[in-house]
Amino acid sequence: MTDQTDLRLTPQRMAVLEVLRAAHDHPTAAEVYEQVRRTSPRIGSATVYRTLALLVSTGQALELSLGGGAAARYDANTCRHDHAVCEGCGRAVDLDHPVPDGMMAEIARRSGFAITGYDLQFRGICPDCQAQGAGSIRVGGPASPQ
Amino acid sequence: MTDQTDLRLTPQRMAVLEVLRAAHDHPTAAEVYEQVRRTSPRIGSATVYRTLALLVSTGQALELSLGGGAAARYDANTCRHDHAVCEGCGRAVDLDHPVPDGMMAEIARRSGFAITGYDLQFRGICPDCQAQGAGSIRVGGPASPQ
DNA sequence: AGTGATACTGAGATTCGTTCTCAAATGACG
DNA sequence: CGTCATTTGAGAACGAATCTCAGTATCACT
Ligand SMILES: [Zn+2]
Ligand SMILES: [Zn+2]
Ligand SMILES: [Zn+2]
Ligand SMILES: [Zn+2]
Repeated sequence: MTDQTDLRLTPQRMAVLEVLRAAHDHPTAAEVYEQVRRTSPRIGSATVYRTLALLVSTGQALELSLGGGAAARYDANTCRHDHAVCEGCGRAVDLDHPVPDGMMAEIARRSGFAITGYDLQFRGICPDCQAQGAGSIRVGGPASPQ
Repeated sequence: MTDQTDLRLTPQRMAVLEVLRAAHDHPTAAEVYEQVRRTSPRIGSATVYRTLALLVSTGQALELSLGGGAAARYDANTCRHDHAVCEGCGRAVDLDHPVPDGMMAEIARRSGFAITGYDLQFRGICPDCQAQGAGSIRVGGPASPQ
């Protein structure tokens, strides 16, 4: 778990961070790996997974679990924001929405929890999928669990 | 995906539903399996997984993805409700909270999505874990991913 | 440069939750 | 009963994520 000791900024880590920063579509670890490979063909998947975990633990990326058995997705946009997930194509778009203030305090009071944060995602059908698959959802069917 | 045809209420399915109804702690599929085994030792895990998926698809149970790489959890309480998940012990407690009305409409308007629902979970430390692990979280460390 | 300590990498094996496969069992109904 | 569709269970297969470990890179100090 890499203590708070050294922490080197290696070419591999830079490559991963670069790819993640460039991607605005909440890629999975596998997708990041795929992409990083194009510029660093010798990188291993373990390194990508390790680096993503490192970025998350140092607050430079967010890990999203967008429901279902879907793989975790990563987001270089570390400002608090929520997502709308399309049940047709699996895409997730960012939402910038005012969070009901006082809600967390209320939850904390009622549950006795020390609330540290929350995750909110909306489910629905994106405009694209509404347009084409008017009747039959999940035509091209990504978004499928494992 | 089991058309809308027959759909039998077999002893196995009854057993799974019974266990899920009796459990109020959002068990994972593996935990349901474990439990069902006590009364139906010959049941297979595939049947449990299939039945849980069936219950979810017929609206008799909810499937929760409480973040991280944790396994899916199931909930026989199908009334809309949210959860507070303890980052110490992994437990999830039910929350009955008034959902900010008009929020979904607003999200729908801004994103163009046809919103069908949402998932909201709060993260925090439960009263128990606050009491004992005052300083060091995740001592006994369940809640760990796969 | 040389030396040792420490951090990092990558290939492949491993883990583990979940789904798939398919032959056998079950149940509905005439 | 006989037929036919559904369901079951054992085990194989799958896939995401993690672990192992020998080899490599980088650092600190000489
Ligand atoms: Zn879509
Ligand atoms: Zn985002
Ligand atoms: Zn706890
Ligand atoms: Zn619940």
